[in-house]
Amino acid sequence: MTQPRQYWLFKSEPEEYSIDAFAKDKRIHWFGIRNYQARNFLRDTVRVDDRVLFYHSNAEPMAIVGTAKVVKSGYPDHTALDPKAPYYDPKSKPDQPTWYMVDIEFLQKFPEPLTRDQLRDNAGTADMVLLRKGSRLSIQPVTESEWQAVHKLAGVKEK
DNA sequence: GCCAACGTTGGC
DNA sequence: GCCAACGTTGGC
Repeated sequence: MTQPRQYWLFKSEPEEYSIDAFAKDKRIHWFGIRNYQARNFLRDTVRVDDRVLFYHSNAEPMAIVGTAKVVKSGYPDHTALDPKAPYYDPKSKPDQPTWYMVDIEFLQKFPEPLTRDQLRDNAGTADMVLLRKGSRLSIQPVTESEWQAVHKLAGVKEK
């Protein structure tokens, strides 16, 4: 029995990690998530072959800039266990890790960033979690129709 | 740079 | 277990 594919939006500050860096790296660990709700998604819900919208936050422009696919589901985020790592968390223990990460692979960079204004002005994307007031979650669920609408807006094919 | 929204911490 | 104080996120 195959599970239906799920869709997500991952936020990244481009000064930290941009779509261009991702396009070069191709396959990366999505680490450093230190929020319990986002952690729960990474640990329990995100699965291999799920699709991801890559979003630039705190940036000019703030926009969905490309896509990725999940290639490894949740496993312990070892950067929480390394005292020298910036994401070190002394509460996380090797035998009982607090934080999780997934691996993702680059799919495509959109020809133009999809800005919040564009997403708001489009019926198919106006209700995205991303656009809700006070929405700070860095791992957000996206519906299949939103995923499709984003590609239509970007003028690209789904991968 | 401001600040609203939200999450976490810690005193009680 | 409550909740005030504090810290962070992230849009504007």
